[in-house]
Amino acid sequence: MTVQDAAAVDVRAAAVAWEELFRAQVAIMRRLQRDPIWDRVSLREYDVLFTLSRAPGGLRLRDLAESSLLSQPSLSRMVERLEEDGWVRRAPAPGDGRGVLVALTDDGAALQREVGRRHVQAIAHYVGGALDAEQLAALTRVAGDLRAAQPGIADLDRGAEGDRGAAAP
Amino acid sequence: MTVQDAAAVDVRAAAVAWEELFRAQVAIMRRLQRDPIWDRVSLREYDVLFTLSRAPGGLRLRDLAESSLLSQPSLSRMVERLEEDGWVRRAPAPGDGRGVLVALTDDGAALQREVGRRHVQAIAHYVGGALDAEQLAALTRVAGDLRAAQPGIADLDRGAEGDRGAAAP
DNA sequence: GTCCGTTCCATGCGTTCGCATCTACCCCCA
DNA sequence: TGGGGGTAGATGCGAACGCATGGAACGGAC
Repeated sequence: MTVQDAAAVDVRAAAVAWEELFRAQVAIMRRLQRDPIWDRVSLREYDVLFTLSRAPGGLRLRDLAESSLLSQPSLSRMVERLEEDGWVRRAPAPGDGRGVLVALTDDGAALQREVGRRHVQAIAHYVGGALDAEQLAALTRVAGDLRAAQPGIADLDRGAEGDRGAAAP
Repeated sequence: MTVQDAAAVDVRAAAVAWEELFRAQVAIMRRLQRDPIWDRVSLREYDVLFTLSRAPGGLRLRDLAESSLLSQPSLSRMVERLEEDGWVRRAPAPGDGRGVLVALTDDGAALQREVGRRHVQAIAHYVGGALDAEQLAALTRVAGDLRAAQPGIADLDRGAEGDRGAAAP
């Protein structure tokens, strides 16, 4: 086997792995979407509420955007809608006149818990029902490794071709 | 450990695994989106072209919808746009006056190959660069199992609470 | 042949998205 | 202290989405 062949195998293996990961995610997501629990907030909105539920003091809009699936403008408008619906509260960020601090209201926290509980049940149904404990652990591990190996979003703009794993100076 | 505790652990393990899978997929997808190759077709459009590239005789719109990320109306309009751009051809389905058969044009097939080649390189970079061969194989296997265990989309509407794994009568 | 329920795709409509851009504010250095 | 580059979030705008629905074609019952 030549060096080129070996590289081609690696490329192919990565592409196949990604396609499986992608399709599995789509398949599960479609089923989760069918759940009738998304009448008050959409799944994407829930994802924001969930992230906020882990940050008791609230989060800067900018930090929220980083862990969100949305672009910054879309998130800005989604937070606006969530505030109108009473799930979220916006306040000026302490110490930074530009910033906005977003936090759950009591209603928002209650909604997140209620929806979250049912959502987890659905996940257990579709994911837990398909994989045993060992497979779940393997999936958790490898997906975690995959995500951990990605460069920070800030590093993306200045060259994705740089060395991965190179320690910061 | 009680039976309830064991069940709770399972639910939690499934939820954690799903979250890792989901976040890894989002992280990778965001990076793939940054690739400058999406100026002629979007990633979602490419996904449709890719599916068509594996079906030499073309596909019914309904079959395309099943493997797509989009709703049927959205796919219908996307195919309309792809046809306007010359990547795809629509024809009446033989033997079914309601159906539409979608197939790649020569230009569409060429575009799919060209974009696909570059896309695979990006995947190799972000996925292959993060996981070794063994991890890639593990990911492929478990993601494949996860997807294979999902009920067909047609089965979804008549009760997701039914027994999993029950053989069809 | 006719009827009736189902399937397939297209279309009207309101919502949400991303891109580009704008304003306000922060920070640093001369 | 005042200017200039950089960052945080909001907004105008066109594109694309999903839901609900419409019209045509299929297929089995009678």
